[in-house]
Amino acid sequence: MTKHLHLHKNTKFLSLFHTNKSAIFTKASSFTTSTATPWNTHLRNLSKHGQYNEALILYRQMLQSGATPNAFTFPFALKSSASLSLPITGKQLHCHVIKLGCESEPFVQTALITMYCRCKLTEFAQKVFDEMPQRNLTVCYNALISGYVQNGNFLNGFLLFSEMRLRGVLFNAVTVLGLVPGCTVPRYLWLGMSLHCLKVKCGLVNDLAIANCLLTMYVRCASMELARKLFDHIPGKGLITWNAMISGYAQNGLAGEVLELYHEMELLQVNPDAVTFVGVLSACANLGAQKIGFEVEEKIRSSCMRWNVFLKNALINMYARCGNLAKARIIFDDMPEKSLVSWTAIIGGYGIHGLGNIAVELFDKMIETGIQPDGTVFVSVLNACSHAGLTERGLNYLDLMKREYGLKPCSEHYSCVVDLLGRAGRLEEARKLIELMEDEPDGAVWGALLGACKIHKNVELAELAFNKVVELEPTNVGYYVLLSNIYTEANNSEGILRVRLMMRERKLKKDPGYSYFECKGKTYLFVAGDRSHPQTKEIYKLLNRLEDTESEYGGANKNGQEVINHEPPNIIGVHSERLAIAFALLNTEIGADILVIKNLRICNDCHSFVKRVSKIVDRLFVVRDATRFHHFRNGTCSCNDYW
DNA sequence: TTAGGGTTAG
Repeated sequence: MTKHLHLHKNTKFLSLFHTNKSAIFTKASSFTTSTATPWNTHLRNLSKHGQYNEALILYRQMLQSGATPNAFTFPFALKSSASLSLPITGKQLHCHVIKLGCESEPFVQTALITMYCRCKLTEFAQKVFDEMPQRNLTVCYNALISGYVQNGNFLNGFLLFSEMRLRGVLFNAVTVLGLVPGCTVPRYLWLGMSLHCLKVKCGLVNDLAIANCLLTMYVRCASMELARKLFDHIPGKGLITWNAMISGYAQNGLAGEVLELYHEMELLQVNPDAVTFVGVLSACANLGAQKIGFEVEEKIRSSCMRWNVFLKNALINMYARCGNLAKARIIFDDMPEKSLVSWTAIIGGYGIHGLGNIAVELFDKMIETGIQPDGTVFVSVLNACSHAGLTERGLNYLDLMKREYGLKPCSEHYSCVVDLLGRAGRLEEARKLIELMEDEPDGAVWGALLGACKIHKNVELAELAFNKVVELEPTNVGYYVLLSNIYTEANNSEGILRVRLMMRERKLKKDPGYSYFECKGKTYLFVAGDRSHPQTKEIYKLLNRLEDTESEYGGANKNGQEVINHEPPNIIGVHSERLAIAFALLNTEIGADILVIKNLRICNDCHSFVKRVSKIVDRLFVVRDATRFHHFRNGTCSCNDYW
């Protein structure tokens, strides 16, 4: 790319843009004058208002009219080509700069450095920088430092910062702002923290932009406690500060904290914007809190806020994850321009709720419309295939992903495919697939195989998968429980004891599983064997009927007799999902639109229970696993009014 | 008249 960009000092002015086929010359202007000043004023106004195409058109007209650009002209023109990322135009502007002898003007030099960096040509930017007679300007260092960082070369940026300090060149808030985004990966967090200290030492404490930037750094490094500590100490928080914290919580799965902070924002009468709502909707999606999500939607509508694609995608995701696929679909279908994320959200929504056929149909339609898939949408579609038992289809997608789109499957893809093969009973193929993985398989991959071994009662392979998975995730209790259950089914008491001993040695204790059902704006939470709900008697009575009779909801047992025993035989072991389902059945109107939503983590027994119930009741309801939402754990078991 | 920076979705 850089080869044809060599400078030609003899470049004629009017050759500018001749090789550039962009549509920047479509507009004509009647503006003509032979002195540079009025052109510069006009250029400044266009550049200030972000009308970069127009600014470049004007620059060309300036040349055509015979006016000679000067040192004041170039920063505007260069900024325009930088903002539009037009390297050829930028390079030609550089030729003009040299031809007119403006290359030693610091303003022009800095604009050139910025232009090259924005066009991803840092080597050219460095060249401009190196050729500067005096490298003592803070702004030039700032431009190149942030250029390196923006182009992913954080170390060069930091080296330049060290050089700057060694040479005694003063740095300022913008220098720090240029560097901090490079520390958003955990391995550089310590450098970011040293910048945080530097900021305090150098009296940049009140610079809100730096604080926001540092906050984002902690968030991206998943250091949420440090992020919150900083957030609490920022005196005049701006909307960006609130948004950074809210989206930070959302990205790190702390949905409860998102809603708390949003609530606090409302109390303090800080006006949210689209970015805030995207974070809040994402939290609602994680919690399955459809009611709050709906309220947010209403608020957006009543605030006359302009809907952007981010907001729509967040809304689709929220409704889809909460099980309201009809609403998610209406919003999706209504979008004039759907992004890859819109497709991923709706495909993922159908996939996790067991409607794999619709998910793959949509995926194929997406490909037809010419949208280039990425790794994430493949995770959604593979996941959909595994939950709908579309084994061959899923395997084809894995192949398509590699062959047609050149995407390298990662561990997430492999765990979907292992799950896919596993559910189909093709355990040996699943094991071979893991062996063929280019990268080291992670816990999720071996965990998927272990799960499959549970379904197909393969103790030997389960032991292999378990040994691998506990090596990678020694504190994940779920895997120990899974193996213990496999041993239980195989009547292997020695195995059970071994697992229990291992858990005791490692001081691991299983957290109770929770399920919840949202009804009339309230969330009702259940743990296994829960008896604290006021309707416990009715719930168990109904459960007993459902377990005993596979024929009809609320009917009699196989012999046509009313079931007298209202207590299921294994009360302690009644899974939370079943309790939530029975509660849902008792508390929703017959005839309402009700559908069974199968949760990802629902156990195999409950899965068949749900299937059985769905055949009987022909209604729609949503029962979700709340185990991961620690927000719920603080409360007692049932009748939690969430908000 | 002119140069360098912060938050968003699957």
